Amino acid sequence: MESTELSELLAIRRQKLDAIRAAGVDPFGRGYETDGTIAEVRAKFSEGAALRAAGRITAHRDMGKSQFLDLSDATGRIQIFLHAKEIGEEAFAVFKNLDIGDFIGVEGEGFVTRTGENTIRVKSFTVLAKSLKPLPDKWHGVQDTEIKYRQRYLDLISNGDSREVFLKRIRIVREIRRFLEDRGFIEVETPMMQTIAGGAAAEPFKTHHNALGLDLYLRIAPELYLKRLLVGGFPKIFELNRNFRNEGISRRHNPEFTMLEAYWAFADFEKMADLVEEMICHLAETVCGGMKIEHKDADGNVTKTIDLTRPWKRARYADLIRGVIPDWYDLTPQLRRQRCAELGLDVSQCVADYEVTQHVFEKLVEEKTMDPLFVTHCPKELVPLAKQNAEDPSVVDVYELVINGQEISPGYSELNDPIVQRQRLEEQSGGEVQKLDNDFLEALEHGMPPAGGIGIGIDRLVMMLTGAESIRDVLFFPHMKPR
RNA sequence: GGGUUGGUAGCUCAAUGGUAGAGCAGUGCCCUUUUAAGGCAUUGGUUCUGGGUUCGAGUCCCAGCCAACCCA
Repeated sequence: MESTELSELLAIRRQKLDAIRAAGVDPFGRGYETDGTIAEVRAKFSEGAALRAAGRITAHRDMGKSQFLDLSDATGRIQIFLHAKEIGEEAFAVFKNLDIGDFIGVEGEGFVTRTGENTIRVKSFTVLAKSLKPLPDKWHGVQDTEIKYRQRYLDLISNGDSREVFLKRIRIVREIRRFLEDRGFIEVETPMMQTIAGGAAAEPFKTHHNALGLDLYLRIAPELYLKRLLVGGFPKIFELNRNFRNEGISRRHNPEFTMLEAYWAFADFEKMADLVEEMICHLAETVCGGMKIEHKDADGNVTKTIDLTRPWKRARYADLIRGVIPDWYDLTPQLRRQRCAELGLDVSQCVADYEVTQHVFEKLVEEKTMDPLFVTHCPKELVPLAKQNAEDPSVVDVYELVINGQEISPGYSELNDPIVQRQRLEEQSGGEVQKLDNDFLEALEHGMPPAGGIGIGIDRLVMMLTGAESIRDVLFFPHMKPR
């Protein structure tokens, strides 16, 4: 939909582009030697030091003969000073055709302005990229959520808060890898295209391999392949990458999302809970600067504070249910549904009895739990891949970690009995034999060590640690309907 | 899938059914240390799309598209 007539704003930028070319300057430059990122240049700054920097012009303060500009990248901004006497009349004429948004490289020397700001006095500059479209409002940045999500680069250029969230996400992911590697876990990669989408209960995306004439699924979880690696003798492994689920999009759901799964041979769910507790506290310490995480609204008012101070609470699923409805387990299934209706809980979608209980759990426990809580001894129907409890076979040896009203991480004592595992998977698949991963079951028959396993939804973890209210705010490019 | 709210200049936002406006950005002029620079002047609109009601629609009604929030 390129209109033949450019708006005045765009036409002027094209004219400047032509003017730069007419002056014999390439408006789209090539490589440029710098003293590093803007942050690195700032670190090297000293008065009189020779400095080279490159970045985008994000502000322009025109004093006539003196020109002050901000040069920025995602690492920071630095002020530069241009004067016709320093760069020559010819270059100054080229400079007149630059705009906010353009990339330039500069060389000069450091000096401190009267107001005390470290600044580069430019001796010469090079045009590196002319921008043909204007940037958003310099003060308000991008407010329109649609632009923020569809044109994330504009959000990143103009909104410092957004940039900070993504930099935090990057540090969190790096620290998770460092934390696990420091403890002897190794990162592995397993298939994202699978013939059977196993390891979780979710609708998969379907694709097709032409040469093999084979339907494939994008993975909904890496679990069954990671367990094959336990069988193969790797005792401490993790995978931190994308999963895909063909389900609704919401504040908490994106069709592709990042998941950490880690397996530790000869450990159990309690040991995994310790590991996760230690890891998330390590992240809060190193990335957020403390155990109290404040969530704020648009005006900057604190809406809630999540306290990650150890030790974290641990409680049994059934005890938590009794905590909100004391006589729950004395009621008949019919009376339970009736009680739900009285409490305003809609359980009409729930078929099985355990689903009714789970609905109560989600609404009355999970959504109201802000500080960390390990929920243990969950009903076995909810978790087909975990070991049954030795004393009570109706529950499994798992934890579900709830923080910020959301399930952040499940951890299991993994089921390693191939016969029981086959039964559970058969029950889960509801008799659809083709959905049964026989290759995985065969691997188990060769013997899988008892192991602890965890999963952590990285996007939700980042939301919790950064105070983001929507998953879209922690994904560079959340899924949107095409315009 | 259902409900609510929204979509106006490049951006941020105004505008009882009665001449579509401001700030920033842009353009021109002034200014040799500014930093949301300042001063003076000024350009810029298919009001998301398509219908309808009306003497008259950015505004009311219907349908659609996109988004945000809530519910399922």
